[in-house]
Amino acid sequence: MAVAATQRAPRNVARGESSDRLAHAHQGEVLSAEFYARPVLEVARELIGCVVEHDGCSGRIVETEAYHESEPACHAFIGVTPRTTVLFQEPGTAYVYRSYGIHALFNAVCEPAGIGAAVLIRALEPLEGIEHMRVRRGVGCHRHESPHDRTLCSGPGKLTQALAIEMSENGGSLLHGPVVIRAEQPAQPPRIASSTRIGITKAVDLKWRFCAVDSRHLSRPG
DNA sequence: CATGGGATTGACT
DNA sequence: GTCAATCCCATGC
Repeated sequence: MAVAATQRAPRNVARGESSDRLAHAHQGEVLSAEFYARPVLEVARELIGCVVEHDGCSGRIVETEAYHESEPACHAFIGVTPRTTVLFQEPGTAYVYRSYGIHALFNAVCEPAGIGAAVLIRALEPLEGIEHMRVRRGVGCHRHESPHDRTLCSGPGKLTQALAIEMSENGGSLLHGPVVIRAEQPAQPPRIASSTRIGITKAVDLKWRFCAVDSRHLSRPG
């Protein structure tokens, strides 16, 4: 269980750690606007272990990345445009955008309204609705067999396909759904590591990716 | 209005 | 390891 949490130093917070894990959320509750309204690195780290639900399917978050308007890998870096306006809206808003013309990528808008920041959800451990996920992911994707559970949601484009999260969710509320994220920590808190973000060409050295290192459902080893 | 780049994935060599 | 698929939107002419 948690040990000596009271001795954690403030410098950990600057690295995205928290001295008061999930202080703003109770077990099983939908995460609040206050949870998302904090520094994006804190939120990205604390979302590890929480559960995304949509359309009868759910999965535990095992991998995230933080994006902030102050660094050029973030879409909000260029300022407010028709595309990026959602990133500056209320904390707890869903930002969904299309990547490579094919995949919908799901983010949770963070920090107070007016600051462009979001956490990209990169991988889930499937929990509920697994058969439904297999249907959505399997047809037309694998020639010989349905995807193993391990690969159902092991990437940002895979998990949106598995949970049927689409562009129409962009700008929607994660507080009221249909997509929600709950604070449902497992009995054993995950061991979390930070590393560099995947698939970007700017600000490549920031270690703003967070993984449950012991998970078997990551997009890549943490 | 034309162009180009991307927070990716799956199939194939 | 390579590569095509293919949508949205920012930018520039």
